[in-house]
Amino acid sequence: MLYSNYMAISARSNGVRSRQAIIDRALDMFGSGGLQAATIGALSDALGMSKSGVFAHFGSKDGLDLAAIDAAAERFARGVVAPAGAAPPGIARVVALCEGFLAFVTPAPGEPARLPPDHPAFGLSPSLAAGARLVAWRAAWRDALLASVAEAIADGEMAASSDPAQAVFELRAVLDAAARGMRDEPPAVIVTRARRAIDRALVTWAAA
Amino acid sequence: MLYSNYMAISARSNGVRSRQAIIDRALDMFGSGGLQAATIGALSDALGMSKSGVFAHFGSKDGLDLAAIDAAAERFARGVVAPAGAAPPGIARVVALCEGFLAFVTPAPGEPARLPPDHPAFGLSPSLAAGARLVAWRAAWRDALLASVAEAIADGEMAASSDPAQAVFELRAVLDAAARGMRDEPPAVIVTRARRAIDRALVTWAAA
DNA sequence: CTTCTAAACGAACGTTCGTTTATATGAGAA
DNA sequence: TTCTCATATAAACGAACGTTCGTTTAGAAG
Repeated sequence: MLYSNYMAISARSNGVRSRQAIIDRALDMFGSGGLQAATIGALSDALGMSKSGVFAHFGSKDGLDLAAIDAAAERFARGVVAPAGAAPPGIARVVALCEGFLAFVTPAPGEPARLPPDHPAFGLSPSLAAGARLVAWRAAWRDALLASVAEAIADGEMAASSDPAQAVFELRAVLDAAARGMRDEPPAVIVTRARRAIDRALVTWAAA
Repeated sequence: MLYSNYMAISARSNGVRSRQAIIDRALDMFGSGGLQAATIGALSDALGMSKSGVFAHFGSKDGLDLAAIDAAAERFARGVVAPAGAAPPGIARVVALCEGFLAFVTPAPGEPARLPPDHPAFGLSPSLAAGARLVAWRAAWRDALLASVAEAIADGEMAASSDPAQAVFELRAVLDAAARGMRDEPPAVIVTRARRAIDRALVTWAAA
């Protein structure tokens, strides 16, 4: 009851709501400090609740990390991969995935940055379980890109001589560099650079 | 992770030798677990000496981190940047820098991987001092690439319309992706992909 | 042999982490 | 009302961290 006037979580609020609030806050902390920064004590302080209260929702720090990573992956799937599925197969869908990625990692004014699969905050996760989730997430993202490139080749929009794996390697290189560069340079500059790099690559691979 | 093939520190060995052995081992641990993994206790265990013995060489954990980062930066400068200076200015030097980088991050059989400036192990450093060193290291590396590209443009080997900053962005994107990809795929595959990406980029930028 | 000194040791310190236990509170069902 | 379960709390725990301190060791210098 100590902080009752300022509590983000009311004393007897809905449990699932508290859980979501904790996960959201944890993801914010991941962004600036990595997995290890989102400490249970720091989270409880930020949310105005007790350590054990936060802890009880997940049973372990590993559980919290997994829940947060899963939440990030679901946001990414919902905000990037799924919308791109509405674009017509071919280069348009490849571009939609890339543009979705760039929009996703561009921090909205006032809001903290959202985390893509290869964000350095996930650098080398101390937990085996968390590491496995990250590997799965990255694989899903790579496969989504790979499928879109394969479609573009099958449709004849990209040269049949193109190596899909090579294309995905280069696209991911640019996108990850963009996500990383957001810290050092204005997002608009980074997005422009990434777009130019992707355009140049796509032109090179375009069917004759 | 086995570190047993390293020499233990004998009770009365030379002091500077011990210091170097500690730094080497710390860099190995950085590679698989980040800065936080190279704990003083873990280092002392791995080296068969006491925590305080390790500690005394650096005065603080921060001092150890700084010494290790500086050692990594110096290896990088000696193994990548300096040799490229022997290549003739122009595209040859750009290529030399990229090839040097790829060789540097390719793990030699039996030996642990060496760390480039943007290695995820340096993800988000907890210490302010260590973070500053990393920023400086990354800036030095970017500037070396930038200077080589500017030379290539000045020499007329790259199109005058090329944007050096854009070129450096793309080169670093590929090189960092290669360094990161070494964990998941055979180094030979990654190096081939990186070379193809760089070649394609250089051809695009070549003067007409 | 004695003296000095760098190097490493070993035992503690305070802090913070994740975790456990036992307890209180409130909302809804009976 | 009373019972019950989900929710949150306070207090403590062991382990690991970086750090400090006094002591011991082994070679160098005299």
